[in-house]
Amino acid sequence: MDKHELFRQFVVFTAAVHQITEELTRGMRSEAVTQAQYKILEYISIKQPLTLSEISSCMHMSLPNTSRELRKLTEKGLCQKITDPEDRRKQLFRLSEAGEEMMEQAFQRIEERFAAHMAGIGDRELEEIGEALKLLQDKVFR
Amino acid sequence: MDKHELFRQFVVFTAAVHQITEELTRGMRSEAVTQAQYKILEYISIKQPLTLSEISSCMHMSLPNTSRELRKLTEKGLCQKITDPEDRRKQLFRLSEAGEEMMEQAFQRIEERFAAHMAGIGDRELEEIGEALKLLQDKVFR
DNA sequence: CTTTTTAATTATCATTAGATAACTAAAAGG
DNA sequence: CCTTTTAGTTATCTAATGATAATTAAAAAG
Repeated sequence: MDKHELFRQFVVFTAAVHQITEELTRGMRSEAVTQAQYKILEYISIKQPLTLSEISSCMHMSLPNTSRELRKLTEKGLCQKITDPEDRRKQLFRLSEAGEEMMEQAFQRIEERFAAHMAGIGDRELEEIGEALKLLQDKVFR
Repeated sequence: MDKHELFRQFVVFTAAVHQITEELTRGMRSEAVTQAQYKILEYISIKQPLTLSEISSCMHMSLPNTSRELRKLTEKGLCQKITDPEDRRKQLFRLSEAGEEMMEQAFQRIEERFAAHMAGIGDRELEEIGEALKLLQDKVFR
């Protein structure tokens, strides 16, 4: 197993990961939000609150465009904007209650699909899968 | 390790995979093609030739839009269209020589980044990584 | 205190991508 | 043959995304 061979395997693997996550998440996004907006919600939901600059830089989206999308999400009642009391230039964003609820529901439905996808996998195998995920996370996808 | 716990781990893992592949491929796409067009080229390059319908269905893109993008790629000299002699309704697409060259270069530069990312990983670990990729590919990302 | 820098907003424009209707041509079915 | 189905094309419209310039307000630096 040289690095070149591993790269080939890596390419096939990542393609498969994209494919499966695409299948698991297809159509999950409510019609109320666009793809880009959903990605932002997903990102915020993991680590809240975040400043506009942080969201912009992590999502690789320009500050003006990020501001626009967050404004739309706030108008839709899915996000809340709070001015940082420490530095009043900074605007912190977090999910609103409606936003939390929406993301939780989406997540739950994705988990159901995941469970269906993993049906018939035994305990021993689940253990092995967990180990493999951990290994790759540590050594490759870090 | 129950299924719920595994799902949480799965979510974190797939997010990391997306992040890393995004970093490895960022800016690789020539300015001559859009994101969607690059995805099509990437897909064709793996399995050629493909009919328009096949590309459309695999990329989850409507037939008219797929036709438009393939026309643009053909106009740019990156693809070739061949009418299937068995069934003259079908249009087969493959990369042109210029297309092959472009994708090969992109791939090579991605591999360089990958090598840099994996620098300092020993042979024993490479072996383990290969095993883990294989396991996950078989049991999860299939 | 004035100047500079940082964080975000607003406005505007161009490009990309998605959706739909109408159409053409070849193949398949009867 | 004639009709229906399949495969793809063309045209058109809308919405989403990306890029840039100009502006505002607060904080930091001098």
